[in-house]
Amino acid sequence: MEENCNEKMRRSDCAVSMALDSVGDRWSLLILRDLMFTDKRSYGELQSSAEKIATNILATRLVALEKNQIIYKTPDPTDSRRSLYYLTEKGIDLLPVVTELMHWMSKHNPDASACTANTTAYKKDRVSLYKEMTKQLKKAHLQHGDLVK
Amino acid sequence: MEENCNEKMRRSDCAVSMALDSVGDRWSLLILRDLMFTDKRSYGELQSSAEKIATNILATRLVALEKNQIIYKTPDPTDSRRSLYYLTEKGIDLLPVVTELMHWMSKHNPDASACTANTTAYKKDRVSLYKEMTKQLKKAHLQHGDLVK
DNA sequence: AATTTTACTTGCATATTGCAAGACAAATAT
DNA sequence: ATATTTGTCTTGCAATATGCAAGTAAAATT
Repeated sequence: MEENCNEKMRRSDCAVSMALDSVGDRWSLLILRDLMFTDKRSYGELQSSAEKIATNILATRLVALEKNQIIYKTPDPTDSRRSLYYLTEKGIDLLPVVTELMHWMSKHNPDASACTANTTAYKKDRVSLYKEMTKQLKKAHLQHGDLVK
Repeated sequence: MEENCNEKMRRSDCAVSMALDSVGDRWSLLILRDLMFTDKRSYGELQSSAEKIATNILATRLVALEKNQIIYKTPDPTDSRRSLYYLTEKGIDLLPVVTELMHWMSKHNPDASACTANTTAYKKDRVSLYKEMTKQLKKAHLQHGDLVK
């Protein structure tokens, strides 16, 4: 009904601030982490992650991420109850942000579990790592033709 | 009084999740942005940024960031009412995260205003840019001897 | 036809954020 | 010396966001 109150106000024109308006909440980057580093694609799979996101929050975050064109959704061809969520190119471009967060925590807290496979490559040449992983993500996520540019 | 309820629960051991437990709120990374890219160091200066952070939120975020050893505070030697906030090495290490957020938004929304000086250097060789900026930040922030290791 | 699975929605409790005002010590002005 | 201003926060309360439990509805499975 009240369809016009959903506009989230932009706090400033600063790029960092605007980025955080899109993904600077408690959950969005965790959803993106799963789409980047696991093969979880459906609602139920995303809900099953270790952090136990509440179902209503997952729903609202997915809508917001889709609205911001960071992810898109398509019906699962093998089960029409399901939707599958994929990263757009814009979403894939957040890979360095998620990766830098991971390595920051990994460096400063030994308890943190990170993708150890990446750690070596990251330390050696992170830009090459990003390029390679981006290539892989594009294979996995951008196969839906005209849905994404 | 109730001093023991302040523990924020860790949602999981995932490095990304733990990083977001520290800086994944609506404001922390904006405060860090100011400490990284401007010479704002006092409470009042940080409050004066474009996003107009509420004074109580600024206070609680500064306490949390200090507790997590991302920033530290010292009394201003020229005005004993003032405290000055500085980045620790751990805080400086978040530079790539903030920078990647900035360039991501900058790439995907032309309205976003970014440090244009950095954009060129970033595109050319971001790792060198990080190294150089880290060096500069250490000059500006780690001059307080034994306060930080 | 009945049951189960999947993707949500709804209602309500709790936590976080936002806004305005106030407190208090130190600096400055008179 | 006294009064005013400045700077760093606190406090109270409203608005929003999150967390939890239960419920709905359609498609798949039995």
